[in-house]
Parts: sequence; structure tokens; C-alpha cells
Amino acid sequence: VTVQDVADAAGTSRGSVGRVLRGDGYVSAQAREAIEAAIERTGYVPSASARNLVMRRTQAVAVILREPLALFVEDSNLGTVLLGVNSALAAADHQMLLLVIDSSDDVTRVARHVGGGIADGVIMFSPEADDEVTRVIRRQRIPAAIFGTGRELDLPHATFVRTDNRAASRAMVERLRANRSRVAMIRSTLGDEWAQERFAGYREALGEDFDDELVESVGFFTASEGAAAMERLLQRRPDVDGVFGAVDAIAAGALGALQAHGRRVPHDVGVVGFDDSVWAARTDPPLSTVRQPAREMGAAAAEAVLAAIAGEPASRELLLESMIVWRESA
Amino acid sequence: VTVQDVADAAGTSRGSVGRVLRGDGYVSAQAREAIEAAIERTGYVPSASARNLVMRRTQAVAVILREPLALFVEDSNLGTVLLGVNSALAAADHQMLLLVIDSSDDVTRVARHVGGGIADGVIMFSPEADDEVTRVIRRQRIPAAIFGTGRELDLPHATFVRTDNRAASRAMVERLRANRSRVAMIRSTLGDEWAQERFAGYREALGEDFDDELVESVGFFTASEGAAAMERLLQRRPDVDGVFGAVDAIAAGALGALQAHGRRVPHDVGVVGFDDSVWAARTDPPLSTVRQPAREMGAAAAEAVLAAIAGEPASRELLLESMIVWRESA
DNA sequence: TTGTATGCGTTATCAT
DNA sequence: ATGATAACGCATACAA
Repeated sequence: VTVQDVADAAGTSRGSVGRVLRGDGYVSAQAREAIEAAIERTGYVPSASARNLVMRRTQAVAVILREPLALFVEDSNLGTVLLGVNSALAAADHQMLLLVIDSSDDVTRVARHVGGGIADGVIMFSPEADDEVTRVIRRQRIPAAIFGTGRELDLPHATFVRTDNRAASRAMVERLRANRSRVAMIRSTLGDEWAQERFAGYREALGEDFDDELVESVGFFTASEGAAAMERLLQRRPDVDGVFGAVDAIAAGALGALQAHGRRVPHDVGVVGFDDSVWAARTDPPLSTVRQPAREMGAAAAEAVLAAIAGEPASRELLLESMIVWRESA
Repeated sequence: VTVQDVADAAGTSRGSVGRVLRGDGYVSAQAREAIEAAIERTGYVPSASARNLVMRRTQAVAVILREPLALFVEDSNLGTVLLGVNSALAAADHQMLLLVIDSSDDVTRVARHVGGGIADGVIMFSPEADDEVTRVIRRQRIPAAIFGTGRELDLPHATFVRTDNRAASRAMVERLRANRSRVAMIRSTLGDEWAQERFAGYREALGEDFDDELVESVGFFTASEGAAAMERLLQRRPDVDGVFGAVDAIAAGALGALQAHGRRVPHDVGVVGFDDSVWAARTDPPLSTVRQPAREMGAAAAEAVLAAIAGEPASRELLLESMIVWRESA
């Protein structure tokens, strides 16, 4: 059922129908009445494709998720970020379209849809170095916001949204060090930028006191890896009295291992994590951790994209402040 | 950059460009070469709106989420279901578009986009009785699959995908009863259909032995509510030797409360949950629970929608089998 | 093998 | 205040 059908049903022309559709004024009361009745009767709904084609606007923003979906469900921050994105977009009457990339086929298909203009802008989570999606965003200069530093990305027109992991982790360790003298860190061997920055922050906080022996590494961000690393740490340095886990899961694992070895937390050893994920609140004692302003990050990304869509010049980077959540584990 | 631009750049006509674009054959080698070069040079990408308009197909399926996003992130099943949806759609070269409904504005905006034909079909999670989205799906007979029974929905053309909660919970309780004689249930006062069915299954399993005193209710699906309910249960019936939590979080809370009162699990009391969520594996001892075939449910929904899009008659209901996961808590 | 014309359902512009 | 007409970018059928 098209505009023409409505016009026929109302005994007028497409022009008038269009006018009442977008409330343009200049329609006689009786024409409006007839048309509104016809719209109701025919159940007319405007065609998105036709409108998008002529308007060159979709009123939609694509959010591209690359995280394996399972992980995305484990980490509650992502959900909160999406909530922020969605409500900021909604405020501007834009639709959030979530596209998930889970295989290499997905990459090319998503690139096709995004390149084809399925949305007016794009928000990406942790993109890889350079793939078809990034390429199409660059070539067509599609308004984009990206979570992370994007140092390796070559998207000059995009806005990068992130928090200062280095500063936050430094602040956290400094606070932990207030009444501890041998604070260890369980970091990750993975190359993720934020992981490196968290370690850098730890190192900065320790300054002269930095001690290689107090650093352990894990390959994955799991509680069991954290526990294993803590075991090694305890063996090498039984005098350790503080532990900073690169993520909450690691800290939770370490906490368990400490308790299994009879250390009291926080009395004997203080434990802190990062991310304020579900883990943090569930451990016993609950974990002190760093909370990123997830909702605000989502909103910031959305607003950056909306601004770019509106033609305003995009800011290169949006740096948001994290917050230390002090609980009983330290 | 349009087809015309490519044609100009290659010195041919739109027709030929179109032919190489979709590999239609009947193009001279040299023309093809020139056109392919021109495509590369101009960075041509076909316009989705234009193609959708003429093809009357978007090659996309919208997945509509109504869950409050926070919850959606807690329940790991949803992520797995989405994974199943996505890969089934991908196999048919369709794009999954996730739309989140988080406010009443979202409802009308989503209805507008879906009604406008942003996707060829729709998959819905736990829709409410009747809103603009449901209405537009009904009026336009948009191919749809819905999770749940949809008893109150009036969507005659849709396919409903679900598991038999009653049968599964009955099987679970029967198994628990094999060596226990006073099995309680902590159920929910919420009206959700699946919640009712789980209780019905419990009741069926108990038959003659059903005892009102062994039933407790909670208002929310949280561990702390589960713990509180367990306290009440212990007070009223200290002889309880089995507990069935309507969801894992409740069971986990109950387990904690039991241990706090010195009951050994599973020795003194057996505890079982439902959903096989993250909770189940993390408790100590790990929870016996019911696992729904999440991935398969997603795939089934996707395939139902794809079939409907292809014009095949839709089946009314797809009933999948759940599975009991027996761990150490009972 | 290639080029051209027509239509998809809108919106926007221009006469009337 | 209203009706007709021209894009938007593509696919399809048809003419050359």
C-alpha cells in the first residue's frame, strides 16, 4: 500500500497526502480528514527504502560488535554502554542497529550493508587492525565513533572514545599501596592496548619500588588463570601483601587462591581488580575495583556520531574519567 | 558514486556495469576489465536503499529485544540464542539486525522502521501483549518468529519457538525426588508464563505428596531473594531436604542460605536450579540445572523466518527439548 | 554483446 | 490549497 493508494482512496493526489503525512500545513480541513481516514483504512506505512533513497538519510546508526557474543554477555559493561548509546540515539530519533561480527563471512556482509548505507553512521567496538568494514568506513568517510585508542586504525575522521586506563590503574595501585608495601600485579600477555596501559599505570605507581618478581602474567582473562598465577606468586614471594588483577575475573581467581592458602583478605593481603564487572560484587569479600563510566561512554559515542552526521567537525578523542569503587577486599 | 559514474569512468553504459556487478555473463573480456578497474578506482559500493527499493528485499532480519538491557546481559542464554540466530541467518546470507526496545518511544520508532521494511522478517523476544510493533507485524503479515508461547498475541502467521518448561521442570524434580522426600520449590510471583509452567511441573512431579508449606515465592529473580525465601522455608520446615529454584540465581541464593545454616549440600539438602546460567557453574558445589538448547532455538527461529520469507507455509510452533545437567549440588 | 527505457515509492519543486 | 513532475540509484526487460 503506497502513497498513491492512499491518494486514490481519499480522492486526492499524492501531493496532498504527502503534506498531511509530514504535517506540512496548507491542506484544507476536509482534505486532511479524508486523507487521514484513508491512511487508517488502508493501513499505510511509508516505505523505508524509498524514503531513505530520496532523503539520503536512514535515521539509523549501526553499532558493530566484534566480541564473541558469549563474552559480550559475560561482561556487563557492554550492556550498559549499549544502553547509553541507545538512549542518546533515541533522543535524536535515531534507531540503533546492532550488527554482530562472529565470522569472516560476517565481516564482508556487514561491510556490504554498512557501505550500502544501511545506517547514517557507525559505532564500533574493538575493531581489528584493518578489514573490509574499516576500509569502507574510511573510503566513504562514514561518520564513526570507536571505542579504544584506535592507534593502529587510520580513520582520520573518526572519534575515539575511551578512558585513561593508565591513570586509573595508577590511582588504584597508589591507593592500595597506602598501607601495603609489596603489591603485585597479575597482568596479561595479550597485546591489547588497554592491558598494556594498566600495567604501565601499575609500574608508574610503584616507581622506584617496582620489582619484576612481583609481576605475573596470564594468557586469558579467567578466574582459573588468575588463581594459577597467584599460586606462582605465592611460591616466589610469600611476603606479597597486595595484588592488582588486570581484570576482575583475574582478581577473583587470585582472591580464591589466597584464601585457599589461608591468607585473610583484606587483613593479610589486599586484592583489587578492574572493570567493576559482575565478578566484583559477587566475591567474598567483595572486590575493590575500577568502574568505567559505561553509560556515559555509550552516550558520548552516540553524540559524536550524531554530530558528525549533522556535519559538525568531529573531535578526535573523547577521554572519560574512571572511578575507584572501594569495597572490602582491600 | 553510482553505477552511472562507474559506467562513465569505464566508457560503457550502466547496463554492462550491472552485468559484471552481478556476474550475469554476456560481457566482453575487455569491457569487464575496464569496468572492474573503474569499480576499484571509483570505490563504488551499491546503494542499499536503491537496491532494496527495486528488489523489495533487504536480505536482513530484525531481532527485537525487549528485555531491559541489563538483564539481557546477565542471562547468558540470550547471548547463545543470538549466536544461533546469527549463524543460521549468515548461512542464508542474511544480516541480523538487533533492535533494542528500552522505552515507549523505542516501541514506536522500532515499529516505524520494521513497518517500513527495514528487514524482510522479524524475530522477537518476549513481546508484550499488543503494541505498535506487534500490530504492524500483524497488519503487514511480516514473517515472524517469536520466543515463548505467544498465547496472548494474535499473530496467526507467526512461528513460536519454545521449550517445554513444564515437562523439563517435572523431570528435574522427579530426579531430585529419587532420594529425597521433602522437596521444596522457590517460585516466582511474577506472571510470566514460563514461571507458571515451571511450578506446574513441580506440582505434577509431586502429585499426591504436594505440600503447600514447601512452596515459597519471590518477587525478583535474585540470589538475595532466593536466600531470604530459603530462610523462611527453613524456619517453617526445618526438615526440608530438597530445593528447586525457579531460576539458577534463586537456587544459588538458597544454597548460600542453607550453608550459612550449617546444612551440607548435597548431603543434607539437594539443590537444583533452572537455565544453566553463569550462576550454575560458579556456585560451590556447582548447581544441577536444566539447560535449554539455546543455540538451536536461535537457529530454529531464524530458519522459520527464512522459510516464511521464501514463501513457504510457516509452522505454528517449534517445541525443543531441554536437557538436565546434573552436577554436585544434588 | 551492448545500450536504453521503465518502474520501485518517496520527497521536493514547480505550476496551477 | 492542490495537482503534476522530476529526481534518488538500481534492476529488469527490451531494443539494437
